Amino acid sequence: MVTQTEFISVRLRELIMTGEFAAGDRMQEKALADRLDTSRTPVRLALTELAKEGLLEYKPNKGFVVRGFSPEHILNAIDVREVLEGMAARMAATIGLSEQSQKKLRASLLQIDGLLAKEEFEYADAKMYAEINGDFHSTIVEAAQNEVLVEMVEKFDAIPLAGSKSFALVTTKDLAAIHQLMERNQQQHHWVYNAIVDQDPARAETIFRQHIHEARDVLGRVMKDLRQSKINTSDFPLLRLVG
Amino acid sequence: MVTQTEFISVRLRELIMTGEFAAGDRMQEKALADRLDTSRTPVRLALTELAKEGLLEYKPNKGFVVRGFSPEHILNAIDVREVLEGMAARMAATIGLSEQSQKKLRASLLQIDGLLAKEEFEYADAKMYAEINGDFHSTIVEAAQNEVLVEMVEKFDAIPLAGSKSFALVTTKDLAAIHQLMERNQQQHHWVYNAIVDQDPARAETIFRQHIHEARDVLGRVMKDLRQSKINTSDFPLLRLVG
DNA sequence: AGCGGGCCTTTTGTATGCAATATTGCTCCC
DNA sequence: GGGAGCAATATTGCATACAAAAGGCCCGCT
Repeated sequence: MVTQTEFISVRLRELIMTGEFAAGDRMQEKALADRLDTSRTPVRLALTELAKEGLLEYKPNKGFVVRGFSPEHILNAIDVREVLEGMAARMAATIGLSEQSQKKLRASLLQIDGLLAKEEFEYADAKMYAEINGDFHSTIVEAAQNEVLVEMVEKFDAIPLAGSKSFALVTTKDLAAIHQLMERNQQQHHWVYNAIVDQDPARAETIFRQHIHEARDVLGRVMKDLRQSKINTSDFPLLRLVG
Repeated sequence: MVTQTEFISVRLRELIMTGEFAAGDRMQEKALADRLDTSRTPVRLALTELAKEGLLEYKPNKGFVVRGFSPEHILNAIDVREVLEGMAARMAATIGLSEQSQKKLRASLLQIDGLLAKEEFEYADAKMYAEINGDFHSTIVEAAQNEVLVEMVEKFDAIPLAGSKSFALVTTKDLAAIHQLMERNQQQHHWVYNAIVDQDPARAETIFRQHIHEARDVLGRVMKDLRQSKINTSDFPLLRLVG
């Protein structure tokens, strides 16, 4: 172990991002310290970090509260992500891919092709898809060779459902629908990969933006269902942060 | 005053952003606590915040160190800002300006017109220009009505020279050159304002991107001079964070 | 019953002591 | 003279005590 504070910070982030707490819940220092078997000092430092990340709100003399993310906020975030990742794809295509990036992207493509080709597509596969999807997107962003861009895009991971790791995880339990969505997405992954390898910046940007835009639309529909109480948040605890 | 920690946080940010400390300097808790007449606890909390903002680096068991920003990093940041503010201008033109935003923008335009028309253009006027310039840009970003976009753009203020408030402050002491640059910039301000009012998204985006791109180029030349030691950092203390 | 004021409890904000880790400077050896 | 090893010192990490503020509760008043 390195320091208590770092550990607590990770632990609390996990607890929040898995929906252990709902939007608006107070994060009381003493209670958390007891629960995580430490003292208030590292808890307070960790809470300060999480607040800066945007996961919590802080009011002087009142403490920290779990932040709620409105559907509009999440969709706004994805609009911004579309622009930034579009830029990344364009830059990556302009610069050209390093051998290593190319390998990583091809590996992600192959893994997802494999998942989608499986006889029995399971919920665990959908989760795996989301993870590999995140890798694919991150690799493209890194290929743009702009550290600031990388940092900015990473901030979306602190907004529930806004990052590229969250894809499709909460849409439905209808595996066939999820599978179909992923087919379409994977097609776009291949296209953007080809555009980047061909060093066609305009096409790479257009495809990647469209790719993210479609995901945004899907999520928009999901959140509409959520508003109409068609989704049970005990099935998808993360949604407790939306409201 | 509300809390000690908030006050210390603001105070430390000021000290760093005015170049009181140079890149690589250690921020020792005890020393800072003594200097700011408080204890280590609020100092540590404030340092944690500043590290999250990207102004400091933290190493476990070693503490906080003032971050250095390479010229490449700063230029990368402005590349990203160009894309984001371009998006803002486009969205603002798409949505249309509220009465209030329109008023604010016109006020900024008038103020800068006034500054530039002065008989004797002084260094203080250049500083004033930078401030109003920042207002103008902020207003456009807010007019896009995307909270996430606003938050992201604000993060550039934590990177020296990368935000819209920093413009032209450190290029030179040649007032005539600064004045000429500002004339050009102000022209673009008028153009982008007209494009937004005309609800011409494509033109608004193009102009605003070009506007920021030119500022980037100017800054690139400044930092080249800095590398060649043509600029004295005691004239421009902020540059001590570049390295 | 509803409202307001003051006391008591709970929680946050700050200071400080102690333990653990890093840094400095010294000595001794080569 | 230079470097390895070790002791002394300084600094960070954590726990805790106390102060200050917020929140709740009870009681009395209208």
